[in-house]
Amino acid sequence: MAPIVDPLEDLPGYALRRASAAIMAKLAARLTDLGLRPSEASVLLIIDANPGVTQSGIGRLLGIARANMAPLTARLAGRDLIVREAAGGRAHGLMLSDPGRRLTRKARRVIAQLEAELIERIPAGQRSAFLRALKALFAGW
Amino acid sequence: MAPIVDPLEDLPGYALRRASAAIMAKLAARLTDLGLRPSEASVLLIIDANPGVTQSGIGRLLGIARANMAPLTARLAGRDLIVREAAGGRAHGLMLSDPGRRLTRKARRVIAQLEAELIERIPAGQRSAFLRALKALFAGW
DNA sequence: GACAGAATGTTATAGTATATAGCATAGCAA
DNA sequence: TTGCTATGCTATATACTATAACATTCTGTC
Repeated sequence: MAPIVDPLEDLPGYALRRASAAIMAKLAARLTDLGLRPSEASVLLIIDANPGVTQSGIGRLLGIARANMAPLTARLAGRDLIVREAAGGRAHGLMLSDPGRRLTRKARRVIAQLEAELIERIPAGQRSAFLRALKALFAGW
Repeated sequence: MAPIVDPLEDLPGYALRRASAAIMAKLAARLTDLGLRPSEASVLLIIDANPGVTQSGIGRLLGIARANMAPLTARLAGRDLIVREAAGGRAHGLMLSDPGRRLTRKARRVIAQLEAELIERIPAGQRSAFLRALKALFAGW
């Protein structure tokens, strides 16, 4: 029978989508062992690097809407991974608890391992250009 | 106040996710004018290039599970964009109807326009390497 | 000080994509 | 004939995202 023709094969936008889906599926699978979703892990990393940051601030950085940050941080707080302290206005300053710090360390290792496997697939001479190109694609849109 | 530090900034996997999300949001917004979702548009393009292809064949090509192809093709058939013909076994050979062909042409133009805007953001000398790198990231996982 | 506007957090709801499990049907091979 | 495989379909669950609406608190201006 005739092989199937793929008209999307050479579209960078489509390749971008497939590549992202593949990486995210792998990340989600590995984070499941820690009881974390990808979005939760990224929030933990942001809080670790910015103690006292507010939900809205995290949302702006990660491109997550305020409305979606609420249940996310509620889950993390419910598991005692983060603590909230009043920070002026209605804002809560978010900080990691001790168990939160330990889990964040593990999550960071999982992420670093996956990123390393990803980078291995890009020729060494093209890695910085590749990252620059990706950043250019979501900056300003 | 101290600027927020972004520990994810230089991770290609994270940049990949953000870039993909940005492009997909833009694509979804433009396809809404045609009453199509991204996945529906890609299915129409596959059928157009492979008349008589089965649902399962499309799913394998696009990475969509059989179970999710069923409601997708049902919607397209319900709008009389595709017709199904018996093709041995339980398989349906899918073909575009005349209105389906017209809509597919429009969808192709929308996609081509977006891809062109995307490519503009990549330096000309890096475009083929960029596409190759993306393909390497989802091949074999 | 009073008031309008902006920012924050929250709830509720919906839409899109994806995954798994299970089932029925049809073809194929031993 | 029997068993295996492929296909199509349904149901269900999970992530992520999007919008709308609301209350609360701060800020800037008069």
